[in-house]
Amino acid sequence: MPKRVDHHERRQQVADSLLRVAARQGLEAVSLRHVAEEAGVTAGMVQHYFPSKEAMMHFAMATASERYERRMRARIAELGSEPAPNEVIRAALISFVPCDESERDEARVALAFQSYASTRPTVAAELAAQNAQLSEFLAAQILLARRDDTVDPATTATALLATAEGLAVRVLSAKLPHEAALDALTYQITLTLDTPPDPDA
Amino acid sequence: MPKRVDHHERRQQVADSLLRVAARQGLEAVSLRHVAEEAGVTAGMVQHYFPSKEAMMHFAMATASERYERRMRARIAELGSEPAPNEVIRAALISFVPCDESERDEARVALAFQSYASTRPTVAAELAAQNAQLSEFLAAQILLARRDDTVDPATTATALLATAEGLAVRVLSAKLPHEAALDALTYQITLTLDTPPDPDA
DNA sequence: TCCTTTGCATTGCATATGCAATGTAAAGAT
DNA sequence: ATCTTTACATTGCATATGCAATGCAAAGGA
Repeated sequence: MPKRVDHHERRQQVADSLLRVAARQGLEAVSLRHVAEEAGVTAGMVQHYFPSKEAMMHFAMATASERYERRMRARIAELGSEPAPNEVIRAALISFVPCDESERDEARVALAFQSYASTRPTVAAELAAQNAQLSEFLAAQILLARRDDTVDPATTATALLATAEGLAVRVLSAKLPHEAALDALTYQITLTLDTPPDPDA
Repeated sequence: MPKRVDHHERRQQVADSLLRVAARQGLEAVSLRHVAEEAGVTAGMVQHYFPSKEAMMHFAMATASERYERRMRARIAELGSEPAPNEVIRAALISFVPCDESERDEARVALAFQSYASTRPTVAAELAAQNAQLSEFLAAQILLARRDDTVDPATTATALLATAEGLAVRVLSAKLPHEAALDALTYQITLTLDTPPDPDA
């Protein structure tokens, strides 16, 4: 046989090319041949590593979200050991907002996959699982940030996550400048975490 | 000639079918023939009313957002004359969250178009225009709701809109129950509009 | 040394796609 | 009555798609 090859690595490379194609021309432009061309290989090679286009899509989606998660973790790690919970929350949420071209690319792909998932229950289930994880993590941090029990951590986490994701969408499709998105996010986080309990009751 | 026909109406019918196909199988499944079949007409007829697929997509998107806007206006109108600004805001934002199957269909399509727009500047420009309108409207209502100038209406409007849209996305692709989405939205609106000024400064 | 396995390339096929071209029948104009 | 316009339908074509089938050379084991 020819030089032994790391299957997983090759699959990653292919998935990479898929993501680049998707970032540029959307998921509809993703075809075996386009992906192969982007990767500088033949369509046959792509077929060798993925039994079907669907499998390739799944793998690429997993790769993308894995990569995103890593970015988020890195940002949180940058805060040093024992960071303040609201700094952690801030770092996590900011990761959603695309602030340069490469982040826009990633976010475009993420958005495309959200839409992709919305008509495919299997895919949606995977996304849901990841989201649940992030949501729980955020809720835990919120609990730490506000030791008073004046807020429901789950609801708050949902709201904050939705805000961050919604801002991302609006940066991409509604031409919202990312600075404005960051302002809005900052505002929302502050409002959520620094509001004194029982304001009017 | 055969019975004179309302062009606009026919185009609407075709667009309708397009939206139904998109709601069920995503935008990638939208083709002249699929749309035609869904509409119960021939592909030639579709071609007769739209010079190209792209034109059809544009028209369908406009139809969808027009329909959505109508729904939102109706909800606001239901509040009676001179409604409280925060009721107006609430009504507008709630319209984003899909709460039944037909609303889920609409929202799926909306999400698909967001993604579609994110790789097509022309389309994005149209979306941006509509969004700007809604954003301004919301900002105005926020100004009414909070006569104190402790919040920046534009930023607040952006944050609230993003939250609503993000919640919609999460209901569709992350299996968030719509009740939870409504809770989070309510929470966020209350927090935004009913927080006393200068809490800690 | 042979022979099998592995990694990839090529070819081909059935099907789908957007769209141009052309046909045709009905309704109105002259 | 004829002629033209309108509203579709049909056909066909170039191209793209997913995928199966097959080829084939290099690396290792026997």
